[in-house]
Amino acid sequence: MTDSTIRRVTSADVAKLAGVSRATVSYVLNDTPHQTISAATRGRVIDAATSLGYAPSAAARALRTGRSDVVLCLLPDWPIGPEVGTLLGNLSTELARSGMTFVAHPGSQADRPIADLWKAITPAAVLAFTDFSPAEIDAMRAAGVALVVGLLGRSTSPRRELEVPQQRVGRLQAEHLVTAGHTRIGYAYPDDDRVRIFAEPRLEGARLTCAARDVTGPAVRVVPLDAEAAEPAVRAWHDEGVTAVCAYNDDVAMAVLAGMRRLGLHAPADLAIIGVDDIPAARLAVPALTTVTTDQAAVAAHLATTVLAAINGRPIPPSELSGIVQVVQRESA
Amino acid sequence: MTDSTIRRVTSADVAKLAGVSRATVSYVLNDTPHQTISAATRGRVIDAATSLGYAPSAAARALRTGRSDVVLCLLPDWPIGPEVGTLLGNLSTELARSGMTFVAHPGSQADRPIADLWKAITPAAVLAFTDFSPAEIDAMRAAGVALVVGLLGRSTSPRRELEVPQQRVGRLQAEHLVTAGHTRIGYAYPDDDRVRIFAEPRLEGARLTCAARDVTGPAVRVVPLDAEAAEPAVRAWHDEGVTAVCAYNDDVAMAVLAGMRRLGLHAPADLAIIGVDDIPAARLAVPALTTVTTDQAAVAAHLATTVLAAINGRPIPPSELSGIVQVVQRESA
DNA sequence: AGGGGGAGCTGACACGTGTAACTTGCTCGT
DNA sequence: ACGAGCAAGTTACACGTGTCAGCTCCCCCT
Repeated sequence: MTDSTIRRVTSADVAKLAGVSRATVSYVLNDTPHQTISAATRGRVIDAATSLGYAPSAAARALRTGRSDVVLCLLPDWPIGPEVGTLLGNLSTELARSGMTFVAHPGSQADRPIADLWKAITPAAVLAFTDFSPAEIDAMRAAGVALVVGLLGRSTSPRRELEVPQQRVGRLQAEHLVTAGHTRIGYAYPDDDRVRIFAEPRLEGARLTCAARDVTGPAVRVVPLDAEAAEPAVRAWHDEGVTAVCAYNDDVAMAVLAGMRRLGLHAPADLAIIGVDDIPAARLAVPALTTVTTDQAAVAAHLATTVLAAINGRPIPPSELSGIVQVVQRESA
Repeated sequence: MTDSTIRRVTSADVAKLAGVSRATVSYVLNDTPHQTISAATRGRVIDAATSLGYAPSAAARALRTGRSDVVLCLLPDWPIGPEVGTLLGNLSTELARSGMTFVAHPGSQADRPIADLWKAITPAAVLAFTDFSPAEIDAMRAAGVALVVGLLGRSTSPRRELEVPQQRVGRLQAEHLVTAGHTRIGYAYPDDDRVRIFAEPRLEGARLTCAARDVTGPAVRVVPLDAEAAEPAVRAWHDEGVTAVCAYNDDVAMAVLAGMRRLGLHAPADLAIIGVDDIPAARLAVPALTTVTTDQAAVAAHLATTVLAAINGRPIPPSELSGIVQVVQRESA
């Protein structure tokens, strides 16, 4: 028995095996510029490293550099859907291409103060869906976080990179309905308070378009995800002459459809309805649901360049929004 | 201008302000056992730490301890739905209660070798939905990862903690249909290869129950998420006398419903159908979809205790499965 | 009276890495 | 012939923390 406890392979081990100094190993493996290493030595080091299965210690590297290559995303405390899921996936891929590592922390700032989080990881940047207090931002800056991006919310200090796209979603919904000739618009608001940060900018977008196109509305009503509970809202819209409704998302839109069915109403004849997200169920619904999709890959690419620019001290590029959000026309509107 | 570059607050700063040694600061802030610190000193240290806003460097701590308190979860490369989302959220909360920090890395092992991942973070444990190769596991162990848990997959070396629950899902679906009197069962398999790791154990569960209850089936057919494309599968089942179908999940189940509608068939009279997940659209469908839910909180609790036990060197407790998976009966079966 | 021992604290080292500063040959221009 | 200059490395320090060993009192027991 040589050694009961397994030991980490360090760069010193690699150095010893390759017959060079530890510094040389570091220079070789990091491709440090302005350092001249002979091809022979370089080869020996690389061979030694691979044969030992050497992986540098993230902790030591982060300690020395003062900066890790981790980008942390704080998720909101409601269960994320496939859309946010793909966004995160794309963002991860995009950042990986530049050597960054993307991780997400799910939910519940409540039960764990987020302070502990950038204490536990030392991220190069932090993205968050929710608001940050100025004090929190200062604390994170002091801890060495290069960039803090708020995606949505009330505060202005961190840029709200997702605010405008979300507004565009609402505008596009309303545009579509108004262009189809509707003059009284409704808005189906979600029953879950936790998604307010998404719902508010979308509603605001619809509101702006209604004002700009000079139609009445939007008449906002909360629509629970239940056929029976959705019925009163649908009846109220119908009674007050609303002929088309923007829904917060496809689930809410399908609740509106379910409520209509109970009342014997048909879409789009009696009431047109447009959702958001294009979930699989949307195209399977009766009638097939007209909806709005977001090009998550493009959004991810923009967020990635924003993060990378901030980390490298370059100016943050302006958002390129055209074409990111699009209507998928089916039958319901 | 005192200092252009902001400096980290270290424990040395706290020590200086409190008028004690750095070791004392460490002892106080970590509540180190078998160390006696006077109440007065303890107070001074804590005051100094809070007034300076001291947050220990995760990197340095991880370097020294050789172990971070981060639990890393490698997500599969398909967009995760709300169910997995809640599972992750619950797991995060559960682990946070014990001082662990949970983070998830979305998708695409392809574009980034996972090696880089536990190189970038130094997790105490790694959970993964996908398979690990033995070589990868060895490498991670060598890098100081205490526990490697494979949730699903073919390999046997890491425990597949989610395998059995997923099988139970399939069994429960089939049980429900058989108990309702059906004797020819079909299985609606997803069109997306990426979800195979979930689909296989569910199908296996259905298969086991069919064998045990001595009914013919399951007759497996791939059902795309499109009404027209789903039609042939439905017709084939109907022609061969299948009267009930287990679907991989609610989306696939709704595709089956859509296919039936095109053929003028009605559920459950002509063909009973049962889904999985209880997504919001399930209760809004016509007919309302019977489905199977998983108690994600219970699963998360079990995973959390498993992880904590392994980290602390305690034996891993057996899975407590009873009641974790349940049928939600509606109209479609 | 004397020393054993515990309370309360400090000094010093190790963790593994990146990198600035320094050394040693060797070539090459004049 | 002789230093300038460059290729090819090495030595040494710093990053911030946890913790072991040790140090100084002072109390208390016999």
